[in-house]
Amino acid sequence: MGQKVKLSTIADSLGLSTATVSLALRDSPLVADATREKIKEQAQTLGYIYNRRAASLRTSRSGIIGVVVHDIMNPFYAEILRAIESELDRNRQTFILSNHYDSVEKQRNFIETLLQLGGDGVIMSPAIGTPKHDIDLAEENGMPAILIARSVDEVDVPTYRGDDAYGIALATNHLIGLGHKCIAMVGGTDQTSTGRHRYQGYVQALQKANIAVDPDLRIPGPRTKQAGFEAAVNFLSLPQKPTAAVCWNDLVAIGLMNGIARAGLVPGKDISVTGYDDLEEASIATPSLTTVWNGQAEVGRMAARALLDKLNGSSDADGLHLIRPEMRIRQSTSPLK
Amino acid sequence: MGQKVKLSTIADSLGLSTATVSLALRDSPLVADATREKIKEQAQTLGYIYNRRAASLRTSRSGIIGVVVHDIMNPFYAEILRAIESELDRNRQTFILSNHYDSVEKQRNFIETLLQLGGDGVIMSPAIGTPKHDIDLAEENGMPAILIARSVDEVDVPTYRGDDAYGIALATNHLIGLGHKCIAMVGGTDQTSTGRHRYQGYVQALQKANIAVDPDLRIPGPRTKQAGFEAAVNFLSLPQKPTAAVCWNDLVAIGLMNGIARAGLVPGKDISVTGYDDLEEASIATPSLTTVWNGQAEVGRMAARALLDKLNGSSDADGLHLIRPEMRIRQSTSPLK
DNA sequence: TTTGATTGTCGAATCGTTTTAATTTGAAAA
DNA sequence: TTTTCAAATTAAAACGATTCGACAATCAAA
Repeated sequence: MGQKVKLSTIADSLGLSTATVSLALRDSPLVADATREKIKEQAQTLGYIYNRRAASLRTSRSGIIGVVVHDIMNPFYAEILRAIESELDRNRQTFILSNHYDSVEKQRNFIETLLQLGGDGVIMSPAIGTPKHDIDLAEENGMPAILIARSVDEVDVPTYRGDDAYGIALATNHLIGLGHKCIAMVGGTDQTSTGRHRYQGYVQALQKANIAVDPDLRIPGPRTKQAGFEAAVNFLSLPQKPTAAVCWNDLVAIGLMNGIARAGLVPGKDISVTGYDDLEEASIATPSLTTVWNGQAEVGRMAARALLDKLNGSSDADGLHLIRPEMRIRQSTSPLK
Repeated sequence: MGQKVKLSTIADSLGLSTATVSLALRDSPLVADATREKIKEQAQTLGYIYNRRAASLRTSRSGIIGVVVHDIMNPFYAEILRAIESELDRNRQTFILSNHYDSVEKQRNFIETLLQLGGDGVIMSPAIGTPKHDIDLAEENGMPAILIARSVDEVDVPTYRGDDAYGIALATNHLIGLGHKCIAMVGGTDQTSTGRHRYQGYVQALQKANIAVDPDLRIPGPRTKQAGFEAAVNFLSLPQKPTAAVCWNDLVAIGLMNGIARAGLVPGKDISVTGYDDLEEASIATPSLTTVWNGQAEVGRMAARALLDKLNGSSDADGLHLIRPEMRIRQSTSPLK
């Protein structure tokens, strides 16, 4: 519990200057090998702890990167985060994580905190209704932003997400190919860019197959298992008696399947269900879930990479980068009986 | 993109000193109301951003709290984290999150990073095999630690977790009460304190009911849905033909139920299954899961509270604090046929 | 008018690094 | 011995806030 050990503690104990010690610890070629060795050893035995805030005050690079998403508890984001984490880890950046729960205010708070801490950059899945101004706040204060999973209108920073319209069309076409004609779309909102794209993809696939689009077959709702479970009641009591459901994501799909099973029907047989995202969980659900791979790991990895490159000045990948989704066919869909 | 706005920018623009500006922005009663107003307004219009690292260099309080758990993607930890987050948020602390994936080294790295950043405290669910020394590292450098979910031998810092032996006994007794005699225990490891306590609870409950304990009925494994799913094969091919399973947690239980269903049996009817933790998901699984409430939200809230109190010097809740689990009976268990 | 208390403001040192430009050292070349 | 030059080390000025002790101004009481 002695006094705090700092550069000067080491310097004094060896009869050197702090300058030398500082350089030595950072492996500068300016200092003699023997000296460097001695210094490192002494630092070790004294239990020296590098003070990053003092350093970053001088250098204005903090090694901190912020990540803010809707909800880290949601496996969709969790899979992205894991990829981001491993990429940042590899580059010895510290990352600060936050949920915004789609509150623009909470999100702005986070950005401000990050600026105060001297964050080097921020990766965000913007909250619904995020104004351009909030992104600018970060950028103008020298903290580059990268968007994932969602876009923000008029904002040109690097953005990585799946091609939602294309992906949902894959799922819809798969069901149409199995002979289904009455296909509901369950879960999600139309307030996000994602939501609009997905609904579009669904509508266009139906139209291309000359199937009339019935707005009543759109059952919006939260994007959770719980919501999917509860949506089953509405779904099963639709007068049109849909035989299949395109779900917003795997969580909704699994919830819906549970709800269908609870009502005594067999999901995958009586009702075909598709998910979206291809979470780890999709393949072990019962029945295993037919879904659309949405490249979470890709998105996370590429976003982190883009930020690191930007910080190194080695590239500027501004604008939208779409990951192309792929179909994963399993047991939850079957031909119309 | 002008020069960075700092205290002196504001001071100069108003013909005041940085001292006054600093005090005013922090609502010190020392400065006149009119002056304070003027200063705050000016700060606003200039777009001033408080530089926390400069401040904390002087004050040695950073407002940063670290949290490290096995895996934030695991809903068990996610539920704890959510509670911690809301408590810390309320007290305007920033929290830095990390997984350690049970790597002691990654965990130590995190602690070191946190020390470098001047973290005020750390909440951790210690990695398997965490040495006392690593906790001391934090404490000795003035960064108090709080443990959650697991204990570390010989370490006396405040620790919050469920009473595992008691909880697993609840589940085992419930099954015994339903007439089951051949009860397997699925998932988890015996390398953690948690693991040892849970196995103990299981064994003691059996013994008290005069049921012989068969070590072959212990099927250890990872604590994931995937693992539970895969364990089904082993479980179903045990020569003793168990009629019930006490699972390590809800994830394993749900995976196991899926695996049982995949094999053509009906979980909850043919085989009774209990979970542990009472995740949000437990009640919407099919069949809904009989499980043990383990107070994740409580643990998170209390741990955060304890740390904040410690930082304010208002209390020292050293030692172990057990949350008492409760039974949640649902559809996945039924009387022995 | 002087004294004392009160209120509001400020100068300057400090926190622990980094970094530039300058200085010292030591060995080789003259 | 001096000169030259490269290599190794250092002094000191940042970075942007906080805070202590001093100082000036105002006002009430003596």
